[in-house]
Amino acid sequence: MRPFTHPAVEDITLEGILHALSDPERMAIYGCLLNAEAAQSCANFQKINDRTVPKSTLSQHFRVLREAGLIRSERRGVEMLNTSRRTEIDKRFPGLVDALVAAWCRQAGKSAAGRKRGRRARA
Amino acid sequence: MRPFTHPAVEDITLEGILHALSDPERMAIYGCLLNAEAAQSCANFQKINDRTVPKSTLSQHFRVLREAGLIRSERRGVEMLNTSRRTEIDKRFPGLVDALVAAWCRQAGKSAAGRKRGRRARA
DNA sequence: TCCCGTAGTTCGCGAATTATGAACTAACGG
DNA sequence: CCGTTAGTTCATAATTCGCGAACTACGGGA
Repeated sequence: MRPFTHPAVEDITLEGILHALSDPERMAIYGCLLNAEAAQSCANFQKINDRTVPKSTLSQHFRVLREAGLIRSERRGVEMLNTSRRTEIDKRFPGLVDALVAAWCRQAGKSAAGRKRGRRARA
Repeated sequence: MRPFTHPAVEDITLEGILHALSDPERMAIYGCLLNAEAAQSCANFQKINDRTVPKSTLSQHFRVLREAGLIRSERRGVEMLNTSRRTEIDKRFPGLVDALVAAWCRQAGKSAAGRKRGRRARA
């Protein structure tokens, strides 16, 4: 099992980011990681959008996100802890993540959720 | 030859846009259309980035951009005139195009060129 | 120490997508 | 009509993707 490869900030490409996020499941994962308070294990995403994502597919999704430079993954015991590399991306492409998330929320009919201390929709 | 299909604004998806622009040649085409003063024919893009793009491939690129809702194509005599659907996209996903173009320019080392009456680089 | 369960990775291969040369179509201009 | 220009469609080779099955890594008992 080869160790993970995380690209350096300056090697992150727009192309890679767009490709990674052009898959709705990956976008959902990334969106979650963005407004998660703590690192998330892969297992937390076995269900996305009412679909059960096969383990191997999930693993690929994380690999694509990782190699695009969007997330950082680190082994912690038996699980992988994933966090977004948001501040780094913001440095390289200021405003990009914001715009993507905003568009994603708008399409899903959500208001730009979670950014400010996750106010929850009322029942 | 079937007539072109342009999605309605409300049918434009983020997924489609990201997929379309995750190809550097398509991003280059779209970037050009964005700050072109007049509609551009496909033939203007037979060379992208020092590569000669085959006609059939070019045609596909334009189809992908069109079906993603990013551009509008219309036959004018023997050629196709292409324009960006920017204002429509801006309505659906405010700020998205700006952010994408900014990121693209930044990666190419250009300053956000052309927006205001295409000032030309000096020789 | 050895075995087990959990979490995730890698392999392999069928399915889907993409790239592109070749053939085709549409719109003019003589 | 014929030729030219501009672009589309078709066929197929090459690439990428999705996912089940097998594998690896780690931690926890007994």
